[in-house]
Amino acid sequence: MSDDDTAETAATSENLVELAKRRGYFFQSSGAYGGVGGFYTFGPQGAALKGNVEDAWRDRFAVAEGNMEIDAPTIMPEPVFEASGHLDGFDDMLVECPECGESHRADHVVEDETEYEDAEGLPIPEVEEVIAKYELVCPSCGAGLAGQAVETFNLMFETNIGPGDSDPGYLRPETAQGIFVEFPRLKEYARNQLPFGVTQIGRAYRNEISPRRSIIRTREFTQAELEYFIDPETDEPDLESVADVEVTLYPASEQNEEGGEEIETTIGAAVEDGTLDPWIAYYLGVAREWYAALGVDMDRFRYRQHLAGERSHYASDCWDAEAELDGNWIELAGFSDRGAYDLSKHDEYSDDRFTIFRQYDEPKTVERAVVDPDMSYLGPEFGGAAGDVVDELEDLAARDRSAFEGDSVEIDLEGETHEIPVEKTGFAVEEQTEAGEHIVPHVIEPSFGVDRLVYTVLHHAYREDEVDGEERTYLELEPEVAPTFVGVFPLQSDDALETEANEIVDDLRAAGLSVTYDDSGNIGRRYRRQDEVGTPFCVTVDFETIENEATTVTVRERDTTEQKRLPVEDLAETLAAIRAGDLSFDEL
RNA sequence: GCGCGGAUGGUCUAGUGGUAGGACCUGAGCCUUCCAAGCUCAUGGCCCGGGUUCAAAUCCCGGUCCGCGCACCA
Repeated sequence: MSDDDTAETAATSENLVELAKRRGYFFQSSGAYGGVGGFYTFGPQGAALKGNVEDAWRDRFAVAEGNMEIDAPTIMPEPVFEASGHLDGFDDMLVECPECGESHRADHVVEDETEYEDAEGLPIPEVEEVIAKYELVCPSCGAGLAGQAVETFNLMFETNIGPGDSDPGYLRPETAQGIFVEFPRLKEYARNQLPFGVTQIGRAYRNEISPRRSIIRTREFTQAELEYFIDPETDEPDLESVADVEVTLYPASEQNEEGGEEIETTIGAAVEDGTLDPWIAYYLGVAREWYAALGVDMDRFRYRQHLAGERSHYASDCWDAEAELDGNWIELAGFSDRGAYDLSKHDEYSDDRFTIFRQYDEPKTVERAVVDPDMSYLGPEFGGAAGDVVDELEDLAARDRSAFEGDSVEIDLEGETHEIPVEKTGFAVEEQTEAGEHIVPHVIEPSFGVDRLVYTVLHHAYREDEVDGEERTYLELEPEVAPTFVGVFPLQSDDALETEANEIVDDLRAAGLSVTYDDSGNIGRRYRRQDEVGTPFCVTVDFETIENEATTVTVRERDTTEQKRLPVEDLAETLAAIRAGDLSFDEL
């Protein structure tokens, strides 16, 4: 966004939140019942802005990239989250200090002070015992923690699917799992060809201990996520298209360094010198251009690499997009290399295959030890365990074919050793032709927080200036995201002016523009009203409009308050072109 | 969850142990030929629950919510 000579970027959280409440961007939910922490409602302006941001994201990350968009449920059954690792990860153990009142992660306290390495896996009573036995103390004040209750805190919202409580489900903590869990079907839609991408825009839920800073950290929020599935050995991103994009990077190495600094560079150069992984680099480049077009101030924007201890359980590398608000950096998006983690886990835990068949350039011939057991022998011999015996024989053949060299082969079954005549196993070494192999794709994940972006766009757009000696507050929103694109006013109370203005409203709406009509109070008040919600243009019908044959109206531009007279005839067309970015007000 | 500070019309705020006042906004009207002007009128409020008291929006206790710090953010 360009700096204006007169306008100040004067936003603070306080005056932005006040404006948001007063003008209908967002406000706390359920206020009539005292309010509830961490839940916000987007009002008429906010819902429109958010919708425009989502549309812009969809255009860029789904449509323009040729990716598929899906819409999965927000509730999924427990096994999904057992597989994803969230069920283990969400049970944080907290212990509170009796002296200073601070809460600490009980498992961390134990791990730091004892030889236990994975305290998170221990049952609660055992953790309490360990704390008592080792006489562990509060890391903050040193008071003894023995005897203090260890409590779990549940970061996923739990619910029951159907009547009773036999079938637990959870509200998804990220939209991503809705994509991963449907991978076997999605790969069919992609005709089993890598790479392909799947996007989803939707709600996610985390029962945060402490929601903060209005819509920055809530318990229900909207994510826009892309899961891009690649073959890590063969697929490469289109780096050329983003090589020249300038970015501010804050790599882990600089953060660890005393006096480490952010680096100004280009995507191409950062890949060249090894700072960025090519796939993450590609999306950092695309996203930086996209954020700039939406009105995020690029002087207050950077990409920061996660430190090793900061990464999620699934990520091998992660960069965050961050925006500065009130002197704090907040996370707008995360760009993770999730590797094969998610698909491998679902492959393991579910009945379906989460793999893609990669065909070799040339079919390979391999020698393979196989078994073809004689079931008429194994059946009577082992009864119901015969199936397990077969599995064991197959495993054994694959890992140690020498075991079959004698007259009989030994297998272990539930701790007991059994001898089976080799002739009954059907053991053979065969030559097989393999056309390819099943691989687990790797996942590159750009994950955007929509609510935080809406907040940032508003914050970075907030301006105060003076017009004719009067103070003015306005939002310098990009036309693409502004909730209302144009306001239409009759200059003053007058039937003829109002009739003409209403006709113009109809024309503009027919052209697909978001229009508001206002005939109350004097004209200046109406301009200011639209300025404050960020409406880019206002059209005013005056007496010149209705007195002349070639009817014209004034069109006022929000940021400069400059006005131009334009014919009514092609007003809709002209404004639609501006909205689409094909024309600018200066060119009129 | 802990600590500190808050909570008065839609918004911002004044206020006192005797049940509330302003400003802006909003609506109606007058005026008005382009930037929150002026005049008249109107709508609308003490976060919730207990306690003390003749009387609580005010004092006390508990809760909810907000802000900040700690912790948490998979």
